[in-house]
Amino acid sequence: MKELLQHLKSTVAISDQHLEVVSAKFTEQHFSKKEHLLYFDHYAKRLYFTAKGCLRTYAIDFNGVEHNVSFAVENWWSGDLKSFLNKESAICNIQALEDSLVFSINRENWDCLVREIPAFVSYTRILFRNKLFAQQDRIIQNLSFTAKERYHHFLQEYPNLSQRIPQKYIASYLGITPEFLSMLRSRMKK
Amino acid sequence: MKELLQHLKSTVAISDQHLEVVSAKFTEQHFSKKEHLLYFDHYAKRLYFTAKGCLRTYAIDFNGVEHNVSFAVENWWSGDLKSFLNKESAICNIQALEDSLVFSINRENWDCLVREIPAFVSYTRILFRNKLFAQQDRIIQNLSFTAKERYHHFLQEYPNLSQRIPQKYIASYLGITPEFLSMLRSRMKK
DNA sequence: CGGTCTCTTGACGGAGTTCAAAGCTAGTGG
DNA sequence: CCACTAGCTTTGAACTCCGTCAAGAGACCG
Repeated sequence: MKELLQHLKSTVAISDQHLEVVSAKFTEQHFSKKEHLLYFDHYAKRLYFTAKGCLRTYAIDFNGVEHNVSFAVENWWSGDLKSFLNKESAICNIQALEDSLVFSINRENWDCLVREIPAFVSYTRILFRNKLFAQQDRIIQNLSFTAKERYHHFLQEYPNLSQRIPQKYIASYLGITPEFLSMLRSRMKK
Repeated sequence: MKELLQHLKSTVAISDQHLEVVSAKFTEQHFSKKEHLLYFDHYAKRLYFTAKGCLRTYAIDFNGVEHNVSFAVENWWSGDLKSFLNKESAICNIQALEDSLVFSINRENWDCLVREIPAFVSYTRILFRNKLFAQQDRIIQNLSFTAKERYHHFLQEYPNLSQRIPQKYIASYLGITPEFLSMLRSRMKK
């Protein structure tokens, strides 16, 4: 659990006592490559903090095509927030792209931490805000940049990730086909 | 100020006393068509609640091209949140598209309400969450839908707005050129 | 090894852009 | 209230970016 507690400590001021309370509310889980943590249309019962490995969050459109919304590598959160917080059915799927070590929390324990640990509330507020800012940036970038520019930006945003996961997921994240990403990459070498 | 207070009351439970406190912290402002409320690279000193009229938030890319990030019609908020909350320079511009009546708040008064009115904190948390959910949806839609589908979705998301503002701003919001939107529209009539 | 999954390559097609010109509309000043 | 202008929309032709389809080449399992 040290990765999660470390992330908390580096984000907000929190006592060791409270860290233990937080720690007790999370569950350690292991997922193997290709295993799903959440399926579309199910209820998102848990949120996930990735300690080791890599998860992807993706949606499926009306034509059955998958679209990668985000990746979660070490020290990133995943989860369908809307489903988790509003108890609606999920619009996203979450899948492990590598064998992964994850700390997860259910809604009951989440509410308990929110009630009892003020520092946890601050932590989640900062998380949500940063996510809001990041999404704002991404919307602007999708409007402003070409596929090639978005790919370069991705390489900086997720360093080394391109060597860890299949490229087709990166293409999907960028909003292009795997074939076109392949062509971009071969053109870049020259 | 009644539009803002009404919006608060319809979102959270709040006493009339507290409503008065909130009311006292906001400033009524009028902006005429084409007037700017915020410029890129300046500090976003205020957030804006649109009571009448329409605002647009847009970014400018490295080629000098404008990209519409969002519109704010009646009962919608505008503002560069990241700039406002983190006291950074703004990445967006905000401009009135019609003569508009706006209630705005500066950072000092914002912090005051956050400290003293718990219902206001709840209100902002709901606002931010809904914005988070909406942005998530928009990212998925931009990945999943064609320009034509995004335009149809826009017409539902912002009913009647297409009759109020120049189409070139809608095209920019959709991530296409005004010429192509014009072609889409003429093809739709047949 | 054999089969599945992934990446590459190329030909073709369609979606969307660019540029230019002309028609419309709305605001502005006389 | 009209005339003029500036900005907005439409149209069309040529072009670019990117998708689709199909085939083959690696790469990674069991």
